[in-house]
Amino acid sequence: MSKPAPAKPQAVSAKTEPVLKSESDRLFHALGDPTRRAMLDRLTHGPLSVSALAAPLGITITAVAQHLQILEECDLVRTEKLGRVRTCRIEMAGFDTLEKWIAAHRTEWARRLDQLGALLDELDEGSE
Amino acid sequence: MSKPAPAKPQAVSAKTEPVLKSESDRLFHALGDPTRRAMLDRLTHGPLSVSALAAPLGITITAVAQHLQILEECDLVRTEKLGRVRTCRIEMAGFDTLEKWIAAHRTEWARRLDQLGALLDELDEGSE
DNA sequence: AAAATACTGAAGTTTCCACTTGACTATCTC
DNA sequence: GAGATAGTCAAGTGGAAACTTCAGTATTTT
Repeated sequence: MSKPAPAKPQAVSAKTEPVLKSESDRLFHALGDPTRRAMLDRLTHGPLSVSALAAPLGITITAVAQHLQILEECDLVRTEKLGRVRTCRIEMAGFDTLEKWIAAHRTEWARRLDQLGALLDELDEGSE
Repeated sequence: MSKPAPAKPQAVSAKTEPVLKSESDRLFHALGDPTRRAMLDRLTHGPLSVSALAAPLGITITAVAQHLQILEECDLVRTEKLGRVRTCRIEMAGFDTLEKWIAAHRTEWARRLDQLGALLDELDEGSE
């Protein structure tokens, strides 16, 4: 039935080439980190400077700045530097993107699963 | 879904290690990997054995089995071993959890942002 | 019974990511 | 201008995660 395709370790190095990440890759990765989610959560209470954001997190300001870059790259946060202070505020755009991704996939997957379910039901009729 | 034919289901050897991460941590982490999302996508077309799942991915069967364990732990996939074949199928439960997380946070964040906006408006009126 | 199939488990390698340190720039306060 | 404040940059560390190899265990086939 199933083709005995040998799952031999084909040493095709798929990692050596420049891997350009998709938008969903970046989004899921960004939201996968608890620290970043905590940052987002605090920002919903109002804009904060980088150091104010860092204060309760127990990590260095540099680490927070790095997190911020990631959050900015997928439009979850917007920042703006005035004088020596960078002000960070939440941005719902990235969040909307995520919701759209999920809605789209959920629909498509549900459709496929329905088709599959119908097919299986037909087969079950005679076998049980 | 359809009823599983109870012939000789073997127990899934899932390590019952202390769960340190939150459910959303695991969910976002699981979905953050492109390989795992590809696996999920293929499973929407129907159940597959581990080796069938591995075939087009260009990685070893062992790696796929490891991914499967992660997907199982957040209820995105359910597997069942009959004889020597482990059959994997998608499970919408984890997906629903994710949607709920997003909906809840979206609402709460929007509420806070509204409050913030109102507060700023008040301050504007008082300081004319 | 022997060989092939379909995993499973343990242990090693490699690669990535969060986080740090320390030096540096820009800006505000005195 | 001197010194403090807010953030930035470059490089490095440690540990987790992805993936591998290889040896072992059931199960099915011949």
